[in-house]
Amino acid sequence: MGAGRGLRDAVLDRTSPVPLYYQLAQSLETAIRSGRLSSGSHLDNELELARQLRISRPTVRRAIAVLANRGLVIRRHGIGTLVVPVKIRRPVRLSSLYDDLAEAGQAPTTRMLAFETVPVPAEVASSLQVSRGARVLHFERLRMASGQPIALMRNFLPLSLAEIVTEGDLRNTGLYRLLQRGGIHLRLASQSIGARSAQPREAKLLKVPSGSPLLTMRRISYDDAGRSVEYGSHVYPADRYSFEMSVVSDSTT
Amino acid sequence: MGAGRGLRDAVLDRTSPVPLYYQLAQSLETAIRSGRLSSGSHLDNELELARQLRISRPTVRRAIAVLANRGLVIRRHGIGTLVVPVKIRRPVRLSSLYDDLAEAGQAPTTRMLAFETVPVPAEVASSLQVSRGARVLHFERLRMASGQPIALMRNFLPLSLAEIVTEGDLRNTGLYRLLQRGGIHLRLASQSIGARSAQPREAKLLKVPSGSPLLTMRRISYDDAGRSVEYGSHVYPADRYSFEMSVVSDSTT
DNA sequence: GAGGTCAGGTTGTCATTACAACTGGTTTTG
DNA sequence: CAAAACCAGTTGTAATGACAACCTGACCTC
Repeated sequence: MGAGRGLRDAVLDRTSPVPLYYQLAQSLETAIRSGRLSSGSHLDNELELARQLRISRPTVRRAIAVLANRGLVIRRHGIGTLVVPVKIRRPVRLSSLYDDLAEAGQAPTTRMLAFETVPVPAEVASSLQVSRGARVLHFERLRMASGQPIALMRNFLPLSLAEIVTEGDLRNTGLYRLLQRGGIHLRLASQSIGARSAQPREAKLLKVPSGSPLLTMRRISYDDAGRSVEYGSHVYPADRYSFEMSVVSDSTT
Repeated sequence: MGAGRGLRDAVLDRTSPVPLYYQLAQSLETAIRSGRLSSGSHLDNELELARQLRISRPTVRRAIAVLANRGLVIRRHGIGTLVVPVKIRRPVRLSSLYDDLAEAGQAPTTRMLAFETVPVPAEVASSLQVSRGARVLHFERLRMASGQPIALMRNFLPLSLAEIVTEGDLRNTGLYRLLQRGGIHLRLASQSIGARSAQPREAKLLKVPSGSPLLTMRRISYDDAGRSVEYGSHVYPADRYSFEMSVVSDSTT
């Protein structure tokens, strides 16, 4: 069955600097999320899509590959491309908690607990690729949403970023947005998620009983050029926070 | 600088059923992991690689795209492709704990606590896409590694898989391997990672103090065809377990 | 010396073409 | 009637060609 009707409207703009394959991927994604392409239905086949949109099949394939990598569709050799059923769809994005909350309409606020330069702690030095004894930027923030504390975040950054990341800016926006504005393009992060009991200070700040379970995340972020940009060690009250992610097995293309 | 010397040996086998781009991706990956391609160095440029290996540039690009998606290399427009520094490299694979442990030489063992069919619990029904009131396969396992309990795993599966997943098999191998052997190809999972305190029964089984922090994971897995295959609800002692993952920002290609 | 300009090299995008491999249903065959 | 063979439809792999966009470093100008 042809499920691609709503797409002929999705005109592709050949003059736009946005690549055609990406324009198509986005219009397919909105079609899926809006329900115009219903769960489990077939996409039109690749040749048909190419014909309809007057683009080549490789371009169509590349657009579909983007969706497949995000887990929105599943390709089946000899069968076709299917829209993934129900409403999974939760990427572990390389994004900031601040933006995620703002997007969800939660009006996040930030309380600065520390902002200083310190000698780099041992376990941070190797991660940040700075020499031992060097000084780094350190700050600690308490993130609130809807009046409730939701995260206690400690970060270490190379001193070279001190111009981009200032105390005032951090009060009003997320770290990742600041970095982006400063021309730092994050590309990769490695993170570790664990749990432990709240220490007294953490418990008090997060307004949970001492000893109650916390989610912990340690993250090291790298930019375009492979430089390490940030070391973060964050804790979240377990009853107010969890990590959602979808995992796709290698589909390559 | 040309860092692709070790690759001319990496002969590509055109008669193999393994795609050329994938053969190349793998030989590049081993070259990187073995250190033959050192951190931060440039890969030979795409045209050069294509010439050396007698394949087309799109095929080279596709191979590099695989590595970029895994976060092993970073492409920079106008610059080249760089090998990612240091030793991050930890995918959240769609794999089983059993295999991961076995791979790490931990000799995992499994203790079956339950294996039965039960009426499907409400919150499982919607996830597994079975009608309410239907019966499903349910089992609970305690996974040990090096003599210590490391995970308490509760799973629900559609009854149709009862032939593939038997009690005896589960004692000796992981669920995912069983499914694969049964012709089920997992493609996608959505999971949620959180934390909470250990209940008395959990604490006893996992040999931790009651009330101590546990990592929790809830996972729903889907196969090729988009059918939901498994609902899993697992808990891990926080001091013996954590999730490692690397996150790559959309690099599309 | 500081700044702008330009050229060369690199990855990014896209079209076109061809064939291989897989799936599911239909037809043929035993 | 059942099993095998075939066929149409679909995605997978690969080559070739062309041009655009981008970055760096060298050169030139002021």
